[in-house]
Amino acid sequence: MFCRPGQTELMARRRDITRDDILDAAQRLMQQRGANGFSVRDLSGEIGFSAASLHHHFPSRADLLAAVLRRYRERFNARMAEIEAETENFFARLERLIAHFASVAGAENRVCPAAVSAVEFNTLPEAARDESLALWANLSGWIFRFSQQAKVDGDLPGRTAPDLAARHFTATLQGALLLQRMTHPGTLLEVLHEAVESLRR
Amino acid sequence: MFCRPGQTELMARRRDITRDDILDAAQRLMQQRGANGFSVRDLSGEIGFSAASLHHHFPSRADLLAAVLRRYRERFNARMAEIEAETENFFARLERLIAHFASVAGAENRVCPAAVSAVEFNTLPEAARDESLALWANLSGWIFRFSQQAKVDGDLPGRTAPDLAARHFTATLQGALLLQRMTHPGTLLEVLHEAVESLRR
DNA sequence: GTCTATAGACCGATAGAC
DNA sequence: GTCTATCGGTCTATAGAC
Repeated sequence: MFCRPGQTELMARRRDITRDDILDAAQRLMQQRGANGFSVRDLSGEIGFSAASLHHHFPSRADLLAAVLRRYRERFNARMAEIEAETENFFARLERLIAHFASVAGAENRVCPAAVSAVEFNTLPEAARDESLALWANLSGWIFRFSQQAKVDGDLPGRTAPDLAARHFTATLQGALLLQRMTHPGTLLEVLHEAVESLRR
Repeated sequence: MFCRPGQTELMARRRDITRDDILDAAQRLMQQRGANGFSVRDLSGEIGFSAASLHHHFPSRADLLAAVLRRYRERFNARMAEIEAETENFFARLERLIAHFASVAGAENRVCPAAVSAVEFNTLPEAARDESLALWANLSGWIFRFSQQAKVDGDLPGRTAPDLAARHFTATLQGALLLQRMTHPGTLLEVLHEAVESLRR
């Protein structure tokens, strides 16, 4: 046996399937098909796994869905904190935020897990609902935080309330990801840049 | 037997369940739980029906989903045509469009079937996918039509392209319905009125 | 046109071998 | 830690009585 225990660190062998590998596939399926649009068997098949093995990593489907949302939210928060540290200008921050969501959509017009969890909210297990609410709070929270700073810096016009501007931009962001899937690939960036322009005036 | 055939027109009896009754319940379930979030049995139970009876009205689940989207789209188109006939002013039209979607959301923060069908697009049967694409085309099409007229009338600022303004508003509209579900009830109107204000400047 | 009963497939989850 | 096999439940859809 070439791959028996004890030699694993030394052998050139097939990389183990990690928790993150599973979450990668699960998140992609959630973004492409919705949380109720794939089964544990579908996910296992994508990874090249048995359904039983998947249950070893995530005891129940509910745990898996909550974990996908939690990791997505934590990565989003980490990226927003980076952006806040990288640049001080409101519009430069928005450009990076837009680039982040362009990569969320990818080449396959994936939608945001936030939109998925909102549409299917009433069918989600409780832990996933809690994560979904936290995700939306963090999403609009960061945009509000940037808008508030912009107000202080004079980058947001006098009549524009930061809170309202943030919720407007959050809604446009999620809607633009849906719209792009249903129209053509350039829509996401075109609409979001228009949204930014409308914040300048 | 009081309700046997032949007396139905004369008897004061329990109203028959119509195709529209079924579509009403199916649309509400779709808006509240997503297209993959309810079964034929769930729907039958809501109506007080057996699943077999439902299959008599809609041969397959795929037919049902397509019919829900078709009726929703036709009603939307009819309402937009009314609005176009009722008023000539761009902002008056937008106010009525907003009122229409406030009633789509209702008191339970239902989302638009357009958003549902976008999120779950890759799992929909083909006829429902066709209807979904048509719905999004009609949705942004009417807003574009209103914007174009506004441009002619001088109600849209010189630098604002009607096509881009329409897609921006369409995205905000769908996103605001999601955001309202995840935050608080006033959000939909606040965000959409802010979106209208941003079109004035 | 509505019902009960059920076919046949798929679901999430578990047992137990290796 | 991964597998095969399988449990009990639910799914869409159909058969056939009334």
